[in-house]
Amino acid sequence: MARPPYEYDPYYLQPDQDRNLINTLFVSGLPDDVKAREIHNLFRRRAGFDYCQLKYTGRGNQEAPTWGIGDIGERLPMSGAEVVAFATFLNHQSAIAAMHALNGVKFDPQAGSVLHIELARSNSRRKRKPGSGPYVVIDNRIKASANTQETSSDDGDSDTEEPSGAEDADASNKDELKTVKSDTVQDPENSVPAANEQLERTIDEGAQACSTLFIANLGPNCTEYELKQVLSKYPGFNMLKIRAKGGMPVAFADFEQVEQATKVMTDLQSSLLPSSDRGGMHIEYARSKMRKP
DNA sequence: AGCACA
Repeated sequence: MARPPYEYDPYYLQPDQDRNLINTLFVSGLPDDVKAREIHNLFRRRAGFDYCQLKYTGRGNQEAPTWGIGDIGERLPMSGAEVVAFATFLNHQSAIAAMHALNGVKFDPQAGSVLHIELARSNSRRKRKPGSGPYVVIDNRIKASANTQETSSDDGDSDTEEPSGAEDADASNKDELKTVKSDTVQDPENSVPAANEQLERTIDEGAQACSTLFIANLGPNCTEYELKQVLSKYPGFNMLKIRAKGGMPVAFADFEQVEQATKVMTDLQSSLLPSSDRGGMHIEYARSKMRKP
């Protein structure tokens, strides 16, 4: 019975073996006054999230907008330079999961802007420098256009590479006035004023943090024992319940603390069990905490 | 996309 010793180990989120797999998302449909920190807040809770960058493209008003009408027929604000974002994940699977979770979500209820998320054409590569923040701003706007915020000092980093977007929007103005700035890391949690609470509420709707996890996309032969083997390695693990609703099993895993549940969701998102036959587990916060025994 | 247990 020789099988790889790691076969039953938990599958931690690790880089894709295949470097050609895309782990970066291209995000459009953003209001033009969006802040890098808002993009970061949007993705930070998604499992496997690594970092993101906000990019102002140089082309502005004259160009025909790549999209002017949202999926539900509303007009999207199109003024000044376009702003897009790239969100990079630890691997392809978690990028896909985040894309499905957030694509089409209303980013700004007031402006009615709806997020368009697709896989980027190429992966983001960032030189890991100590002290570099969780998000980055790339400003390719023509310099005359009134500089808004994000005017921190340029630390001379020209190594940050932006991936190409799905629309090939910016092939035109390449090295023209590229400025890359690393924002100072400040705790976003404590620096989010009123406006962002609304964002958080909109985005996290149906995904409120909970110390119980909902686990789906399990194989038909998944057993409670098998799943428990993996989950019980994590601190705070309380109990597991499996239920087969109309066929495929789903599971509920309870933890002592929300943070412990979050850690598990992040670590095990999209990972495979020996019984998996349809891709990795899909893990979300449960809608309600598991009741006491 | 699929969220129960009392």
